[in-house]
Amino acid sequence: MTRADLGLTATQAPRAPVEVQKRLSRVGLRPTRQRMALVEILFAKGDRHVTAEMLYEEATRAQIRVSLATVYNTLHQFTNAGLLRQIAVDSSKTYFDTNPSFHHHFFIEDKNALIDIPPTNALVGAVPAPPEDYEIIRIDVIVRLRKMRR
Amino acid sequence: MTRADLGLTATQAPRAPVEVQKRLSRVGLRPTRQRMALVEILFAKGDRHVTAEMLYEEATRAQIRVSLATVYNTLHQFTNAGLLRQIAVDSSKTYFDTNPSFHHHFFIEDKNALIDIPPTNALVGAVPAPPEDYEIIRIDVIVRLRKMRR
DNA sequence: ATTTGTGCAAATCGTTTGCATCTGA
DNA sequence: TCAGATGCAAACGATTTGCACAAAT
Repeated sequence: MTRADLGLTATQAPRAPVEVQKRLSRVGLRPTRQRMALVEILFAKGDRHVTAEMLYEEATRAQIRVSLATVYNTLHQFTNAGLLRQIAVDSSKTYFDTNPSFHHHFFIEDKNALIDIPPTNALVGAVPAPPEDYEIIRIDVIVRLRKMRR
Repeated sequence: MTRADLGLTATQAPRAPVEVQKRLSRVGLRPTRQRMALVEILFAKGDRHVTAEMLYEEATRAQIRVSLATVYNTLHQFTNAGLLRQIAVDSSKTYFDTNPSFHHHFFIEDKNALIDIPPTNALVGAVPAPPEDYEIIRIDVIVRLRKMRR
């Protein structure tokens, strides 16, 4: 299941509610009130990097009645459906990227902020051969940053 | 504070207890019974990737009386001293690498195992310019692997 | 003697789970 | 109707913390 299957390109947000509804059904997820609302929030304003807590608070602020447990469920379902990508920056919070296509990240340590690195920057060079009988699922690159002290 | 400051090269294990003792003092850590023992375990058999729990169990098995809290403390102190490097693979356990020099990792997802990628493999190509006023602390690369289904 | 480290248990925090209730097809 | 989704609270697991006691300088 890929994002393309949903008829979405990397930076394209779903349009009318009816469209969102169809797309959710297509990946086998019922277009419930909560899921529709979360899709709107996640994909309305371009690429984002959110935690469950962030999304939950944003939904709540937007008058959407949804539980934190459902936010967690939904984030994982969307990830499995290829709509989101999970990013491991440290061992505390888990971040979800609304752009699941191949690209890497800057991580600003003192602000806990993730920034996309444009895929034009050919960061990854020669990929080493994996051990026998193993195949590469994904390559994660995180460039950790610190504010320059001058 | 670097590993070199301690008189250790990447793959060199500390030798006699007296040596270990001096090295700990040099980085401002008192050579206590627990810390000495943990140094022995960590650096005795080449490069390793351990979690706090793993190190705690190994120490316990080796008849070393140490608490889990002290293992956590020690791992962080050693990391700050440049003896270890922290690796973020997912949002559950934190791994510590006994080789803090520049290199990357394979991560076998279904076994939760980390493997060093030899630094000879020039994985990282062009590094993108960080945003204004930020400098690069470190670049983490994790190549995620799955057992090949044939 | 003073500072620093250790151990234990309790506290924290992100995340998951069990289960009763609700909702969409 | 009824499988699937949601919400709540409890459970969980890794990590941290507070504090009394012990050990190192």
